[in-house]
Amino acid sequence: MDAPEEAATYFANVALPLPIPQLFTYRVPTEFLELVKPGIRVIVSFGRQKVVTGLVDSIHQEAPKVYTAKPILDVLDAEPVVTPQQVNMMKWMSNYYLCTYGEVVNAAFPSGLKLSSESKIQLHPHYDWNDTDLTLDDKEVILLSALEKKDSLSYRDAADILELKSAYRYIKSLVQKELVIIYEEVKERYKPKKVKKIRLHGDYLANEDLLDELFQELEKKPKQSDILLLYLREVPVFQNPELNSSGIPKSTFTEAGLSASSIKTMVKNEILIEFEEIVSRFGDEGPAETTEIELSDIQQNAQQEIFDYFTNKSTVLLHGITGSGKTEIYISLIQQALESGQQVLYLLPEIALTAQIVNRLRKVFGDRMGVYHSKFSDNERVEVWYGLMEGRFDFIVGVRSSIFLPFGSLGLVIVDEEHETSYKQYDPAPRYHARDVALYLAHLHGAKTVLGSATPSLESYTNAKQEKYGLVELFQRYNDASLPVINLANLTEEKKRKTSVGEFTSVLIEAIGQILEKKEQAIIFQNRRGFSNYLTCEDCGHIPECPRCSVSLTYHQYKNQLNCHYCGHKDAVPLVCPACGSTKVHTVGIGTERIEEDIKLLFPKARVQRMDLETTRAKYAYQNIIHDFEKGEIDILVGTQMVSKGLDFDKVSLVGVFDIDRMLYFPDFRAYERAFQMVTQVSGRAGRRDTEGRVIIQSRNPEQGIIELIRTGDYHTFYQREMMERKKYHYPPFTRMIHLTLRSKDKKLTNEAAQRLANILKEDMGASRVLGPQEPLINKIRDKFLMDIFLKIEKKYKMEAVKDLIRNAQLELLKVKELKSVEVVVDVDPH
DNA sequence: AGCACGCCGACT
DNA sequence: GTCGGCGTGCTC
Repeated sequence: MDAPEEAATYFANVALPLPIPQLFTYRVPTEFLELVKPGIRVIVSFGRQKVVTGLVDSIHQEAPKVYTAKPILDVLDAEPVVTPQQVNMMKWMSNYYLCTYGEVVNAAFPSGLKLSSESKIQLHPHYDWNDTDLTLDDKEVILLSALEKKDSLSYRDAADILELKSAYRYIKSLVQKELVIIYEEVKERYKPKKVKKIRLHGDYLANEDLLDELFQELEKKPKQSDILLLYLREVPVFQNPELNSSGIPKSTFTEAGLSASSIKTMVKNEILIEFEEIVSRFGDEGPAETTEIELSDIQQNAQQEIFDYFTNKSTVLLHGITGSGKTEIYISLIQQALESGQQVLYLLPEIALTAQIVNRLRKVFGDRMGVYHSKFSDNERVEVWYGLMEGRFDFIVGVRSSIFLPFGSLGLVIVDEEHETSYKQYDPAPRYHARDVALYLAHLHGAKTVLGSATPSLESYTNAKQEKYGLVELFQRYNDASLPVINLANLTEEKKRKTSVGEFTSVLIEAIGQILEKKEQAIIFQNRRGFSNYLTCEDCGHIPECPRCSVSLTYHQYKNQLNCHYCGHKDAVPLVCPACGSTKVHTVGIGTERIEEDIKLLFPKARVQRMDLETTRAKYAYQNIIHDFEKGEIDILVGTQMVSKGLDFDKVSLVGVFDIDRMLYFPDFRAYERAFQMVTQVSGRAGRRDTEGRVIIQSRNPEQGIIELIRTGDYHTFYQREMMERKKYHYPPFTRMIHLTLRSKDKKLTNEAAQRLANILKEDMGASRVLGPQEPLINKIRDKFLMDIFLKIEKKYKMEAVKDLIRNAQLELLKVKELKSVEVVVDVDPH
């Protein structure tokens, strides 16, 4: 028996990967005392049934006063799986982005490192169908017979079988009648990759005569002797007996057409031994091929400037136009950081992380480089995580979420395309910006950061101008490749003169015709997927809308469907107008799918390929399209912003920006900035080395000042102009913004809660800093009504104080009973 | 988040 | 009555 006054009882504060603000206290059983340390994962029971993985935060001896702590059920690690810097960063994030620590932990761990259970039901051990004299409900009978066929059912399965939203009622009844039991099934976690291997039985190694005998024996069994011969050819055990222990993969035999069953027989007869070996999923990368990286004089100078800045600044903004050779500078910087024994993180936006860049880096850095990407499986991600921890990797190339990896001694962070909006996570929490977190991460490690872009965000450029960052600018294209010529095409004018065909100006059509003749390639950029925007009825003006969101449905021709891009709702395309029955239903607006189609009609011989979310869903689809384009098997690539990032093709001599107006009239204060960045980015695809590039921008109203600025691509003028606007309207970078969204199923309650929250905040921080509440353009998503509040806070105002005010205001709102069902979503530094 | 409970309206 | 939906509270 335990004598509490003798042996002290220890408790662990554990973070659970759930959106719950506090840590939870569990008792550390004596047998785990040695093992439980901060940073170790443990298994605990949580709530009625659930079993979850938690992360130990701290150990102490204060017994909780108002409840009895549950014990830790199991310990998963011998060594911490997170570094102290990581914990620091995650806590900073939950504070900065106003979310729970659990939400950060949840986002940080690849799911292979988390495990959680699901409640399932199975038949009671003493269940006997015939023995039941209980009266059973129809639905109970259905569940029982389903369980007789299938061992177990999840709650969801059960509900689906009964065609109900919840089967809990019946499950509970069956449990009471002792016919089924509820148990917790723990979901599979990380699995090491294993390879089946074959080696020769040890007896034959010691004695060559034995082998001769064996061959004689096998004379009548040609299949088996073939196998043996193949093995001896692959592994010359008599010249070098040590080779036998590592054997060869079983697949070597099957690939050579030898039968698996014969191998099995030989294993049974103790001629061969079958065994398993754990192998890395990144086995065959090999070492670096080239180490020398040649920098031009200009690049060399830029690098020197960066170094000079690093003596007294920790961050440098590298502003270099597309094709100015930033990548070589990065590579050189990375090499030097690695040589000094430090780790390096190279962040790229999701869409830019293409095989092209990875291959290039792989050649220089070989298998010390780990890649972290959303299209990698969980198992692969776990291996990158462990690989970094164990030192197999010291260089990580990855997307947004790679800031969460367990760096221990980071020396350099590179944020490429730092202006990219895909660095900002919007849903779910934590709503973080990877560039900004990376800067904090670098600060924690005392590491240096390079932010790179051809079109820096106004925020970063301002920081550089104010000398918070060093600023290095490159305005010359590498290898003296010429800059593309940018022309505007006036669609309104052409429509009037009837020289356009549909939405294609004659300027664009002629240009496409020319490149096809010259056997060059073109990229047509349209930032809208689908076939057209929406359907409309000519007679009554009806536009099919999503039943759950306040948006019109997008028409997709390929699937012949109407889709909601917000909730995924799908509808059939109506043949007649659902409102008035008219047959004059037609499409309005134009998406990538439609452009693809139209080009095929205009140029029947052209090989056209579309690249957008839909055509690149599969793991290698993106790479395949790029590959085909590189090989010249595609003449025209039509795509969304995907086509604008990081692709270098030698034969692209034309880039068409199909509809710039769509980007400019977007109701967002960053619309111009984005349009400028996007056009500059996509223009950079035109013209490399020997080909002269041309860019055509189609607009209905090309006389606007902003379009002329975009045409000239003059960043500095653009920056000045845009900054004036931002200053005038108190937008970032002059202020910091926080976006609050309130949402609930009840429109009136949402409005009321928003009003109250805004009032509290106005009182606390002054009405001028609080905008709204206002109804957003899209005021309903997934049947929930939305209200917006924006906070604009001057830089001098303490953000900590603002965040306290928001937290308090939220608590204040929760005190009002009838408004409790209204959710408040907080987005710090929205994008 | 996800599980359990309890309340309320619809319908045989 | 009882069945199905849904909102609410709680989790060491």
